[in-house]
Amino acid sequence: MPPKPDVSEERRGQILNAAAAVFARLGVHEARMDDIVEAADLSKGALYWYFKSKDDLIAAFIERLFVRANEAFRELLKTEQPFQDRMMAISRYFAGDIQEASRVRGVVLEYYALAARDARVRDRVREHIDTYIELLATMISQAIERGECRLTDPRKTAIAIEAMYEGLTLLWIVGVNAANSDEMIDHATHLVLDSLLS
Amino acid sequence: MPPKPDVSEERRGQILNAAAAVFARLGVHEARMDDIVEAADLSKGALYWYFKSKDDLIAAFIERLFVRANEAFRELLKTEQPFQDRMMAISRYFAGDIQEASRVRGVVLEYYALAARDARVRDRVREHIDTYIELLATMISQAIERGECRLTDPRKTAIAIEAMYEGLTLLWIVGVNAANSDEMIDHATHLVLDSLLS
DNA sequence: AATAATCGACCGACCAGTCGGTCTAAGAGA
DNA sequence: TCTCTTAGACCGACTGGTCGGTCGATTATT
Repeated sequence: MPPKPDVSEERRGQILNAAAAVFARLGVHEARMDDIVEAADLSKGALYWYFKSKDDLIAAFIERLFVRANEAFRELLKTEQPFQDRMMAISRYFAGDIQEASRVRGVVLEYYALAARDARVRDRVREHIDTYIELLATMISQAIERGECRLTDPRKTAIAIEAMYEGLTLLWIVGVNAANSDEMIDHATHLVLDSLLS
Repeated sequence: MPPKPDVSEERRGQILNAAAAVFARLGVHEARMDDIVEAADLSKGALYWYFKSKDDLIAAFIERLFVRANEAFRELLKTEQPFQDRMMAISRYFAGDIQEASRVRGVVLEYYALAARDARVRDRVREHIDTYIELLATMISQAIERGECRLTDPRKTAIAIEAMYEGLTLLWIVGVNAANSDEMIDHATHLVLDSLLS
């Protein structure tokens, strides 16, 4: 029991990485299980040993994305700093995120579209996004207490901000010119910040 | 030439309406051409007489959505009124739009996801969204000239606003609680409005 | 020997799109 | 007025390729 290499977590990661590459290239729908098998340098049998269906694989893939992003976001808010600086940090985090995760973003959109129809997927996605929103709302609450932010409904404001960043990502994916530039994202952040600072 | 009933436009509309119903129920991907055929009360041959492929049908369907929404939006901005009132009118337009077009929204998301991968689709989508943005930017420019709005980059601000509404729709689709309520949308609108009013 | 992990040929459900054919109505000619 | 022709509109059984998933065989590990 102790000296078990336990290759299974490594394999799952390997397969998920392969899936990420294939999804980025073809999208979830166009991606064939055989493509992923090939990219993972494994066999179909091995893949189905670790994931019981394509849907299962997709869910695990998205789950990993969300978990990683949430961790990064939480890390970002750990340090003690004034409200305005935090907002700007978030702004820059999103800017980086948008550029880097570029390819994978289409997959997330596909998953959102799926969430529109499938209640189980929807619940899972909502849960993760709500985590973001809660984080933002808490931050705003604190800022209000400290008098750094004018009095406002923290949750509603958090939703509006989250919506703006999600929307910016969406517009960028869809090709709206300059929607992804640093200046654009800073501009958007300042737009709400000007309103919120007391 | 004159006494031709020319049933073809009517048929296309009939098919597109059927597609709207089926897409709303099953999503673009799960929708079978046979489902649409049945909903349209026509035959497969007839459908393929008017649309050369499933992709062609989807494109036509989305095109119609965008054209209609753009018309409604343009209409909305026709009347002469102060900046703040216009923004609130837009706010309410979106609120209504979100509630009403609810079912179809998932389809649009699916199309956005497709745009992430297909350059031709992307160009088409961008064109339509840019129209919204231009409309907003023009409105903001005028407001600045009239001194109703503080000095700011109209296009960037327009993009941020458009992003916020798109994002709000997305969050609602994904099931974030209260993202679709009138108060939420008004709150979001006021968030940027407070910043913009001079 | 037993179990975990891996392999890949194969199955069969599924569905976009085809195709040979029918029906109707509008001209054309007688 | 009555055929005949033509073509646009429409029908629906059928096909051919595709791909998620299976399974019996094989290898590695304990």
